[in-house]
Amino acid sequence: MDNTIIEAKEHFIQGVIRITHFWGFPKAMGAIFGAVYLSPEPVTLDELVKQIGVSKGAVSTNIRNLERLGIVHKKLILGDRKDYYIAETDFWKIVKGILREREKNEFNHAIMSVGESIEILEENFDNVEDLQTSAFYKERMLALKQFFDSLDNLVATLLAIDDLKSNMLKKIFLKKN
Amino acid sequence: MDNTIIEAKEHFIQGVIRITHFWGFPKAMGAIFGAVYLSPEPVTLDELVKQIGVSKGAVSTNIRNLERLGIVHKKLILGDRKDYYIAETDFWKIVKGILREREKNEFNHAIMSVGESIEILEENFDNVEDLQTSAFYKERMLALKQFFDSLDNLVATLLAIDDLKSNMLKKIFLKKN
DNA sequence: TAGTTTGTTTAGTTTGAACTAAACGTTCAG
DNA sequence: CTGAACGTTTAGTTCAAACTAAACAAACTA
Repeated sequence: MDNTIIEAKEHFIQGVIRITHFWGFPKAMGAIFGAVYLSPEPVTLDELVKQIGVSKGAVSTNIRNLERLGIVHKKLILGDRKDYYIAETDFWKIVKGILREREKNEFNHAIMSVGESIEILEENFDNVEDLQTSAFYKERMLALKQFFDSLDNLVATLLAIDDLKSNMLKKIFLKKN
Repeated sequence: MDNTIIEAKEHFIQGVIRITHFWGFPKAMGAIFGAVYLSPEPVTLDELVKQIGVSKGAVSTNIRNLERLGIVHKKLILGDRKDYYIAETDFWKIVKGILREREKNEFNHAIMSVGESIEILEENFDNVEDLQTSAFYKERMLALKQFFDSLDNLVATLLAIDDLKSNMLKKIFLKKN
């Protein structure tokens, strides 16, 4: 391959690695996505191992996570036991996928956790000596809970709008997205 | 203090720690914010050391970052050499602060990085042998750049709207936010 | 059936961020 | 000026997450 093309590719992938790392994802994950994204043809696991020089195990686990988030897609070819991967090119969809995942996991936990803290105060309301502090805590906790609920709503709305939009388009154009 | 209040506080702080950690911030940072947020009075550094049991150095560095992001505020009291801290209670403002920070740092770097990759391809356009691959790379890189630009715009708009709103409110109600 | 080719899992290692302990610099009081 | 009370910085340590190497499992081939 041309040196220019190789250089451009590597510089690009370095950039992707940096972003993904910054947002708390493993560096290898970024490298893998970069490589898949810049591949004109579907890529295999071993191809990725060769291209970016990390172990097979690392590619296996990372690409599984990428797929779970909808950032890459598996493409199976008949009569071929290899898994081929292609990149999702709709970045808003990628963002949506990540939001949905985080929503599902940590976000609800956070909301619950705050709710539980409030409950602890409420359940033992009678036994509390320091009423003023108790009231203050409850007020602050409720404020945070309210914020979480708003955020939750916001994200849910964004996801819903997007789904709705894509469903409408499907109906209108009779076309898969 | 009541056991109930202590329990509620600790449960709450555990929740905050988990969220902050999940979003890629140090755990101590979450604990510190939690403690400041649940304090009816401004808190000192040494008070935090005592309350959450991390070293003075850790509290010092973490609270500095919290302040930089606008998540807590320093409050100086006349004739007292201690620094007192209070929590920002407007969570949308907190989000705004974090967005602004990330915007400033990594986000622009990412946009630039992709731009540079495209430039590498364009500058050496004449020397490139594999025109098809070059064109494909350019297309994909441009697509990502476009997405980043949109995102950049979106964030900038959100920040601007919020500033505008708060300025308008200030003018209308002659009240500090 | 044994032997390949593939992806996954596991045990152990590496790495880097976040922490601790302690030295340090300032500022103030006496 | 000396010592105490602060917050900050630094050198070194800890720990969890991510990686490697290699064993493994599954699916096909001959």
